[in-house]
Amino acid sequence: MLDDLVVRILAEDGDAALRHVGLGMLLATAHNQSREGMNDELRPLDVDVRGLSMLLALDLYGPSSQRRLIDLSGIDKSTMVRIIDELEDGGLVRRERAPQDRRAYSITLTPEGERTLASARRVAVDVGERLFGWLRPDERDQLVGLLRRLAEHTAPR
Amino acid sequence: MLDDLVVRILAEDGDAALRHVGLGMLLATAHNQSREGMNDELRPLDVDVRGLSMLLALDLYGPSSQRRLIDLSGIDKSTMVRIIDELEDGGLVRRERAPQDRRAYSITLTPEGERTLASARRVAVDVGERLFGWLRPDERDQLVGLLRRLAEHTAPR
DNA sequence: TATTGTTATACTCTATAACTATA
DNA sequence: TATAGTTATAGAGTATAACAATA
Repeated sequence: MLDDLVVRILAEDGDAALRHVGLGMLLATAHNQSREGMNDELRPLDVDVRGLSMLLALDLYGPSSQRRLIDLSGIDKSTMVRIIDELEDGGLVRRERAPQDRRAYSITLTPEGERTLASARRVAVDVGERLFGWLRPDERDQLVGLLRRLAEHTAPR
Repeated sequence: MLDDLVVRILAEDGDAALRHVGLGMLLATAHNQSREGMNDELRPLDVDVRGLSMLLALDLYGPSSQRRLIDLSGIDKSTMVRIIDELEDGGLVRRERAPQDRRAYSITLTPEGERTLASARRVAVDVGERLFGWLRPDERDQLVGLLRRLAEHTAPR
């Protein structure tokens, strides 16, 4: 159930300030709850959504330096160090020195990383069905389209 | 611009795991960027979106105990202490002991709190126009409707 | 000089648990 | 004994800046 305050704020549809604040509150609730729902189910696999997104990036783009993962994802470089540390500690990726540039690593999925990725994908399907599966396909496309444009329009100037 | 990784993930429309992860990434980006955009402009007024939401609650519901603000907003009680501390430090609210229950406060907007609320509402209108004003009214209604249902469906079980 | 990655540090947001004062 | 509020603490998540190794 939505909290009384946001319902009350959304009810004042004639007030532009409240419309904007209400939309922000809905974004916050939808985001926080869906991230928590996903992380809760991923926890037994010892990954979170950020770790999963890096496993996916390595699967989609192949072995990559941290610099490349940063460019692909927009994640801050010190945050990236910690994400890769956690994945390495869990045995899911290896840091190998890149032969052509000894400053850089080549981050590669280990066999266990591949297996964990496969499990995490199944978890993402199941949790995603619960979180988003009630949306009709056309509603989902609408939502993705609106959020995509929102993400572009809210980008820092 | 959206990062390459989320674009790539969203492009794999046939893959259920990637569809769900991609939607989560869009929610995160839209939420984080819009909150930052709003907080950046509210900063000169010495409030953030959470403080503003409490000023709005006090305006909409009248003087209230912290307990009531917690029930209205779903915010944790130790977090509420700090939000009210900040507002009180800024002279925007006063803690008065509730006459009928001396454990509780009656949090009231000060005249300066009313003035700051009026300014913050104007800021919210301006920033909201930039963040959300490009949405057609029917698209905005669609988005609010979808996010509302999303917030209900993603609520912790 | 510039770039890759690391570390130290700090700031935001949130939550838990132990505490006080009243009821 | 239960409730309103406080404090200490900790945990995510993120960002900044100084640094080492390499280009």
